[in-house]
Amino acid sequence: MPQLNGGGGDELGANDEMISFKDEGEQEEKISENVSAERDLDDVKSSLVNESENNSSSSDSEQTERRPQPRADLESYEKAREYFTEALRRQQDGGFFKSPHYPGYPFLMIPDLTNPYLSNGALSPSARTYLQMKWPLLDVPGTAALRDSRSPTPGLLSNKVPVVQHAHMHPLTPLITYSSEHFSPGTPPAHLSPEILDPKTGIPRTPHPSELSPYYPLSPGAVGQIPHPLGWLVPQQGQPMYPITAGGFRHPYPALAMNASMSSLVSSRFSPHIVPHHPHGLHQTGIPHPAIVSPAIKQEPNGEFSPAANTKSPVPTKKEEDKKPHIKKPLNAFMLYMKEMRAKVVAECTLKESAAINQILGRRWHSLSREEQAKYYELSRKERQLHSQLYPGWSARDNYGRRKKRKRDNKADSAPEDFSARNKKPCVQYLPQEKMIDSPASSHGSMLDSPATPSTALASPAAPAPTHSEQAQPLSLTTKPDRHHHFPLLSKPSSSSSSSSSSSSSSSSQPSISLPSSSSGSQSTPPLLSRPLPLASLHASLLSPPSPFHQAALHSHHAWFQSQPLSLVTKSAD
DNA sequence: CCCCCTTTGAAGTTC
DNA sequence: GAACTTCAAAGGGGG
Repeated sequence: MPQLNGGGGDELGANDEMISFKDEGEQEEKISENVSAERDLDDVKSSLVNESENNSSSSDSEQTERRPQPRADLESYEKAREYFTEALRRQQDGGFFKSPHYPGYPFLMIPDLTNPYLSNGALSPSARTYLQMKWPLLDVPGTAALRDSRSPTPGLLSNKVPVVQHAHMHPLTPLITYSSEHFSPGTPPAHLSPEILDPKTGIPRTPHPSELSPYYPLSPGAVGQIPHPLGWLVPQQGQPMYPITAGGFRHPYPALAMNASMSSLVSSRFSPHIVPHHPHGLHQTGIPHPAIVSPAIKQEPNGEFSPAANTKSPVPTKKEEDKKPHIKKPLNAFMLYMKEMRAKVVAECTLKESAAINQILGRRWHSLSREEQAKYYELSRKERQLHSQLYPGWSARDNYGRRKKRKRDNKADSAPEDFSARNKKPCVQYLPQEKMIDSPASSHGSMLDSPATPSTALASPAAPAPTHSEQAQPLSLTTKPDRHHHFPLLSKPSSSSSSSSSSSSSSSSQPSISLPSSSSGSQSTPPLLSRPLPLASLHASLLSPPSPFHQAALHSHHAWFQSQPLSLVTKSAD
């Protein structure tokens, strides 16, 4: 796939990916079946999943070019994420289906509002880029500007917000998306628009230089050009959907800085602490970024983050630490999925504990079809790309130590897992033990479909094909004990496993499946290997028959999907 | 108030 | 290069 690899070619990926969605039609069938799998969780929950996924976008268009400059605006990234998330939720809530297609990917770009990654809010053009990358789908042609975004035009720039609003967002994009509710899609804000709207998408974009990569239309630079997003964001309605963080706007356009409403959003959405303006740390604007971790974080001694970019002095003092924005890691595919789906799961179940919910989400994740997962992998890949572009010097290592280390080792020793199951909440009934697996047949085409199948593999390049394997997840929330058993360890013992590993294995058997590679090489390969594959998913699917509910949902979903023009995932390959 | 828990994945570190 | 460790999100639970 496209990945970053060399830069250039990302595009490829894009295409591929997109394609896949097309299949969705087919998927329907599959899906339905898939659905069954989910059932386990509860029937209910499952339905949602599909939707969201469908949405996912990935269009791919990412640009390959990576330009390093951006560091400045980190914020946007996170914000964007959140936006997406919210958007999803909203969509889900409300008209999820309503929106029809992706066609242009309406993404809005969120202004830098939040840069997800950065803690502080600066807005960066790049952020936009980032977003776009994330959601490549955006068609905005004009992207190009990215790089220099900084040079914003004064007027336009605003930064950020490119919001492109579109009525429809890309499914995946949800992240970004705004819900239609909040804004009407169609209407572009007058004020915003000075720029040009993309005919296709309707998204405002700047005139793009040819330079810009198609993929990321909104490049940072472009961003600047874009009319002020906020307008969009902040609908008259008052609620700002998107938290724009002030941070987002860099000084250059202070004026834009979020207005109260926006900020409120932000704050609400984002963690509170973030909000506070930082005296020093934050952007000049002082706008806090949601993502930003405030200084509070315990930091480590050195924290410099992006070395490259930052000017910060090498030795960070505490103060500096504070200042330094904590650039968060880009979210991986699963995390993206979690963000999207968490709300649904929570709504469906009574469980509130994140740990329990996450278990459910983990299961669902496994039950997703390959294509679906591929979407997320693709998104995450793009995020990583963006992130790297935005923060060229950043390394995951920069964040090490911020958090206290947890010591999980114990677990292992201590007890063998208590079956007591810590918590279990209601939702979880499902969990039957499934055992089974996987067969691709599982019906849904979930990932599993065919591991071997070339097409599948291709399908999601990004995706990990692996899923198949997963064997075992116990799924049972309640009983977590299994976990170890099932997955003894595969490679990632990590946290939990530490000791557990001992148990290893039992079942696991297949530690890694090797799919033929789905890896496609590229990029992001999915993980297949090291961890056990998610057989669980398979199990799940097998286990439960699809509930009517699901199916219904699926159908609608599918239908919707079919109608949609777009294609997300790559599957094309075939 | 802060860490734990829990999930998967990516990236880092260690051996 | 395999194995292991951290962190990413999230939010109730518990110390």
